[in-house]
Amino acid sequence: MVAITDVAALAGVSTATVSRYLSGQQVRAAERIRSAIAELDYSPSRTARALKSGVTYTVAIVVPDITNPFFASVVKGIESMSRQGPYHISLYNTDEDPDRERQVIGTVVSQVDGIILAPANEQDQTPDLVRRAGIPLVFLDRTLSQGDGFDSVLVDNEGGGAAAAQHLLGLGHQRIAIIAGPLDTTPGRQRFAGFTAEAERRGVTLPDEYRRISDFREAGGYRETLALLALAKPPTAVFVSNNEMTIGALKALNDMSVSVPAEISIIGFDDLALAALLSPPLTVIRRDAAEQGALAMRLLLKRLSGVRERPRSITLDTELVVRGSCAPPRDSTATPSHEGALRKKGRS
Amino acid sequence: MVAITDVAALAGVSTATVSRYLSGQQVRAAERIRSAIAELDYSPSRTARALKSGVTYTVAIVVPDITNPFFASVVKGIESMSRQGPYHISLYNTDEDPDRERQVIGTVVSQVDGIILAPANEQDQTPDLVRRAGIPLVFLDRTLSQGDGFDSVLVDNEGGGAAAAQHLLGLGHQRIAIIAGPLDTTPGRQRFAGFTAEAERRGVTLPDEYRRISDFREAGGYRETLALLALAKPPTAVFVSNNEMTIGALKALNDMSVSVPAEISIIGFDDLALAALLSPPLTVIRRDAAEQGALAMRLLLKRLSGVRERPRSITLDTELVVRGSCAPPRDSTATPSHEGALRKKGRS
DNA sequence: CTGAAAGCGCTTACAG
DNA sequence: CTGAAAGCGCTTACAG
Repeated sequence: MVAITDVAALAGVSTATVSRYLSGQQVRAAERIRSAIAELDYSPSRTARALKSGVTYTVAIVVPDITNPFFASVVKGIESMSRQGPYHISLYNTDEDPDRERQVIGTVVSQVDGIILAPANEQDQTPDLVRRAGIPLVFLDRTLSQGDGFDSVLVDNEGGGAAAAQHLLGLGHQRIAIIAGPLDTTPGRQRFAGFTAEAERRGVTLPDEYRRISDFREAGGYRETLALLALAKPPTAVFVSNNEMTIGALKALNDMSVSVPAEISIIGFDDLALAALLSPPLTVIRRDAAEQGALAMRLLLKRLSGVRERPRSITLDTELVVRGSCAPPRDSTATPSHEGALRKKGRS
Repeated sequence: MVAITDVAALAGVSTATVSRYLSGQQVRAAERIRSAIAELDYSPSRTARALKSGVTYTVAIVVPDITNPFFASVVKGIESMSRQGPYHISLYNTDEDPDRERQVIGTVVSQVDGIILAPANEQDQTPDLVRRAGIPLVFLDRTLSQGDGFDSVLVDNEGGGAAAAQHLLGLGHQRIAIIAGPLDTTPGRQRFAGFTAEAERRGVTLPDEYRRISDFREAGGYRETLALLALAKPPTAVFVSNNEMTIGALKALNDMSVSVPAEISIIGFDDLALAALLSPPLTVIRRDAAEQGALAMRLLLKRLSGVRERPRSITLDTELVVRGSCAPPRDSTATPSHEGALRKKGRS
């Protein structure tokens, strides 16, 4: 390994001067140093720098589930933005487990310059650890009840939930249900709130059995959909509040031979690669995951560059993508608004 | 930050003794050191260790596209296996770009203990860099022409390609096409070879216009499918050799209102979350991505623990998952084998 | 602008 | 088994 002493020797200066050159200061022997570095193919040791100055040039990304396409896209966005700076990315997958998360944050907090975190739930005590360590943290997609003092990049979950409710109510549905994520997560809570509040505003109160609180996982979506179908009065439409649960819900409907949208309408949160190819194509609330990741990284880079402004919270918009999985309820006597007519039937 | 000197002082021993205790050696003051560590909540600085002994406890994962669900699952498998050891994961996304890959490997090679790499193509010169650095590397899913001397975890691509050909030929298809990945990647080359060789063996030679070499991306699959459909004599069945291209192919068939499997049969490589919910459900060649990642990490951990055996290459099996997207050709006069009858129609 | 020197937190021969 | 000491590759006051 070639070290700074080698460069200094070749250039005929002290290591201090080489170090200064490296940090962009004016030095007399700049040209000699430059060529020495080139000749030796020298690159400074990140480790030594880290030990001396506490800067590790590493950023930790902590997500609940990397196989969820949303988080995969988020990570891609973060990774591509990270090339703007000298930072490397350490990836941690918590499997939605708060214990694992605490453990990760605990070990990572002294070994990275910053953290991007999508916490497993809102009760986590991680901010204390991070605050004590004095490094910047950006919340991604999810915050904590005590998350004040940190940047965050969220999504207008309430707006998305409300848009889903509006769409279904606009088609004439009265018996609308929600399969929500855990209410102790930001998106679980907010999508639930947005959906039910909008329904309420339009005079529809969801009965308790139409409010299914699940776990953001495929199996949960499957289970809750079966439960809804087993009701004496099943809903005529359902909003499933994340992609994994939507897959489970679709499988349940498929297994029970319930036809969509004739017997039940379904709208998901987060788009899926094949959503447009399903029969019928799946109507969803969409947002830009890669952009969300890139923005989080940008906020973090700004903090890392030393900016000391007050914490910022960015909220991205959602978008209703009307495809074919929602239609007026079969036994509807109400006149559906025009909105529901925007359907495109898919085949493959 | 609490350092080893603090622990030594509190325990009344030298830092050398604490260091020995930490590395599992017998020391007299073990109990005093243990409680000092507990009281101070001490954890050794990875950075200082790295500088002193060259061990970084970091492993680099370099993949072409983290948003490809295959690689997302691979990374999950690696991550969960990494908890077996003290290693952290640095993630790099190359976007299938050999230049970016070379750059990543170049900077990473002196800063990590080992590398898991899925190279962008087989001509890469990265092994030289890595060999010079003397750190272990495990090829994942893809190797290099000059990849000798390194461990690898691959998949029986030829077997998978052959199984696809067998399935289609067994149904009575003669006009079978392939949309392959780049022939300078391991899976691109091997799936192509396995498919065409098996067809050949059964007396079917693919004409040039049925051999479409593409790029493993959705747009490529879309484009090549359109090209196949535009032929004077389009194929009656097509094998699409990765998941992203399969999505593109399905979109093209959908857009052109070509009905599957009546007008054309399609079989993909790699399963998709919604594959079983399509109409018809998609027949695919499947393999276990998370397992592949976990195995790669296990091989790497073994090398990192100092094992010096000769390089190992593990090849995982593939599995034909028959769903509903393949059927005998419409104008077939041949008697299809029983194989093609295993169909299950899906709805949603 | 420059160099000598100290020091970041560890590990490891070396001598006892 | 143990401690004093050197050193990993840098950065940064300090003095010139």
